[in-house]
Amino acid sequence: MTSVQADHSERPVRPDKRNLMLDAAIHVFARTGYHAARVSDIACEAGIAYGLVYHYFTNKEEILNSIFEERWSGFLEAVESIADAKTFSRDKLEAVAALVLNAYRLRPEWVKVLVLEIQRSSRIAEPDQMRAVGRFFQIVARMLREGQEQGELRGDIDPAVAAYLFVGGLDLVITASVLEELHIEPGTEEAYYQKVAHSVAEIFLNGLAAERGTE
Amino acid sequence: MTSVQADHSERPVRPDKRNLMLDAAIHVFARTGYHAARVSDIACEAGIAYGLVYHYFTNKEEILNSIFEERWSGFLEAVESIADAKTFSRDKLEAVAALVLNAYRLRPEWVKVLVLEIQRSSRIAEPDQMRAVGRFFQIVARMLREGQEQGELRGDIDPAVAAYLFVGGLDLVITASVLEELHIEPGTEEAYYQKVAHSVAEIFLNGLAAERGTE
Amino acid sequence: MTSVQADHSERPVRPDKRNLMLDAAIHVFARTGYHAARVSDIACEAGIAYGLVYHYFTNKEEILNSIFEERWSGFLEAVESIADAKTFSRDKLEAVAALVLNAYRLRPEWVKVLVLEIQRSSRIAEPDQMRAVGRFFQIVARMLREGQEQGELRGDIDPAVAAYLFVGGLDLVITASVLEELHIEPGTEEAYYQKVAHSVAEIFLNGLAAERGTE
Amino acid sequence: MTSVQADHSERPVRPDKRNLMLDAAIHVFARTGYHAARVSDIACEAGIAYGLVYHYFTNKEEILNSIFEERWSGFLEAVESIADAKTFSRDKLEAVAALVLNAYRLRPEWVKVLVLEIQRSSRIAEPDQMRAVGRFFQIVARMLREGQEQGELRGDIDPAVAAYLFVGGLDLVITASVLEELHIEPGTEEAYYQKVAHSVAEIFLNGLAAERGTE
DNA sequence: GATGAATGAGCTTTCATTCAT
DNA sequence: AATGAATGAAAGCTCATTCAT
Repeated sequence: MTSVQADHSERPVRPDKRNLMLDAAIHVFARTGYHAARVSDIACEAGIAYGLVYHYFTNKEEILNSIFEERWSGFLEAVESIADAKTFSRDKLEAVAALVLNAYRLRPEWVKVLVLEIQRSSRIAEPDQMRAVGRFFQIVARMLREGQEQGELRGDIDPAVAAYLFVGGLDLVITASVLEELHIEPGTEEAYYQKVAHSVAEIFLNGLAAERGTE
Repeated sequence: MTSVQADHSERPVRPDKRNLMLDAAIHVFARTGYHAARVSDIACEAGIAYGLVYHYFTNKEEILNSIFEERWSGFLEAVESIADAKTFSRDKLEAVAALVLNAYRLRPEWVKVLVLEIQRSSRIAEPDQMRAVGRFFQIVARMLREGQEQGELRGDIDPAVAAYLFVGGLDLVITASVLEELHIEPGTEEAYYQKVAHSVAEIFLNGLAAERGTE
Repeated sequence: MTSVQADHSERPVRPDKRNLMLDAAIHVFARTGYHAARVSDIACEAGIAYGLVYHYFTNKEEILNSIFEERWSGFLEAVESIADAKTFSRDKLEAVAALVLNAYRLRPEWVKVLVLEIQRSSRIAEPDQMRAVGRFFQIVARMLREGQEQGELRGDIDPAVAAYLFVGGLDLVITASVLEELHIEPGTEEAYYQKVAHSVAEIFLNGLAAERGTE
Repeated sequence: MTSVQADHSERPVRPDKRNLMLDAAIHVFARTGYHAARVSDIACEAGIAYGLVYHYFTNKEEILNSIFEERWSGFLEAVESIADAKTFSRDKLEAVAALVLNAYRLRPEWVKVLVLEIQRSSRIAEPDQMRAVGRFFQIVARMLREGQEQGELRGDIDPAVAAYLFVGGLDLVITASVLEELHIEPGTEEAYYQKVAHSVAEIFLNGLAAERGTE
């Protein structure tokens, strides 16, 4: 999902300082939130002097933007490749749901920041990361529109609204996980999220209604 | 949507400074976000002296808590009365969706704060307002579970997950509105949100799949 | 030592509000110190609205000044009557020491404020209460000078210096009591202070040297 | 009088900002008192940005504590070496009196703060500086007790009480100087204080009584 | 007299950012 | 590149004092 540049120094492989700081920032933002996070916290987490932060980023805000841009991009590519695949819409929906939920399972910090700081940061500096987040919506919306065009999905629903519903629904399921509102048996996360991904796709495809044939 | 103190209307019953400040805080929080909002901004917006804020609230955080507690409760009651009604689950779902979307249409500032500051504040001071927000989930989850028990909704989906999906989906639709990602023709908001509410209920009930009978 | 004007209202004898507040202020200043004491604390202790304070005093500082002037005066008169008595200097010294120590025993709060706020307040608003405190020194100094003139006390010591030594010594003995550095058996305070008064007079009269005759 | 960091003298060893601030704080506290002193005053006096204060001290109170701890210790050592000397008690008493009075003459600001803020601060954060101030008493008390044991001082006086008297007496003589109640001819301070030190020792040793042999 | 809501200057403290080394 | 001392704007909060009732 992301590229960690191996650097070429003499001692043990060491991701370059910039990425070190980005990862540190993710941890800190995830722990305390963007606003409460101090630049010195990030530097401390990264094990560097905090003055050095300003060699790599012009200010604190740019750190957040960089997280969105650089960490989000790998994820977006994965979503796009799902959307472009030659499979049924239902499989695509389930795959995207699974991708999102697994991303959380594997990199909870990243997703915490992405999820919990999205709206907030969208006010801080919309253009940059909203472009990134917005692209996720757009991909999903396009995926749904294509499903409609191919006759797999009903055409009487605005794909934009459906996309927001889908993404928002996933978002809140993850938020609930982040906030530990959903009580998941430790060790069973993978199976749990797979089942949830299936449920999500199922709901979005076939709905909650009990008997669809006769309704 | 909500109870609101029967105020400002009949007589110039002093709209009681506390509520004045709460409303001012809602505006300011909606405009700049909780963290970026200065106490002086709130005082200024309310047209009162800065120090007076601290006669009514012990600190800035308590203002946010009070907003959640006092403005959220009327909404919750409305949701509960929908959940308790003797109608079909699909009507309830549509009614809740319409309630939420209309709340936004009528009191966008309130909902902005509720929506945009929920996760953030959930980290600031969980117990109080998460209790309020959490109750919304619980009502919806209960509503869905009862739908399952009555055979109206399929029983193979975890109602908690479905509730998060539903609430989260609505949340993001509103967020999109708030952030003006959905471009709504001015003057047509009411009709638009009604249609969206219908779409939401439709998706959650019958899904996006094109031909359900033959699937 | 002080005048409590009985007022003429219909209900139970009630010291007039002014004295009520002065006493309340003494308690609060003794407990928290002048600077840390809030006007509202004093009002609260007196059981009145804090706005009322400003009907009786122009500001917080005047409260302190009034305490010094009004509570200190009775004490000064007592000191003066000792100084003017037709007894030996040594008896006068012991009597003053006993007066001071007993004042503390009987009205520790008053003395706490007088003692602990003297220097501090002397910087706040010298003229008023330094006049009062200064008068104490002056009386003692005069008393010592008269002792010298009558040949009871040695003439080679500056009476002003001796007066400061005497008053300062008493001051610190009381301070030590206030701060509970001297551990006095409860119930024995009266006897203890009497003994201390005697010691003080003894030291000032005859000194600490073991054998004076042969020195 | 005191150790003081061997500073400012030989080379321009950077007088280390911390001590710069401590000295500035002493001046400001001496001028306006601890409570009235603003952190910005201290920073201004030290010629630094006030934010820097918080790099070296966690808050204003810690500055005062540090003054007591770091500036007081040299003085205490000097007192202790006097107490431990193999001389007569009367010489020790006079030496301590001279030390205290000279300390004031040479470093009036230090002593002003020590003297004028002692009681006040003892309520702010007792443990730390009271330990320091208390040690002064204890040394004097021990000195007097040893004098009693060696038969140089009379044994019928509680050494603790005598120590308080002695220290308190000196304290007030200095306070009087600080407050300029004793009018000392400029240029004659050294002689003056030497004479006062002698008087103090004389009073404490032999008392004020005129004819001791026949009394 | 009596109340306490209202005012706002002023304080301590924080922390993003700069800069000399 | 790297450090962390230095800066100072800005914020939250306190509380003496005023004032309408």
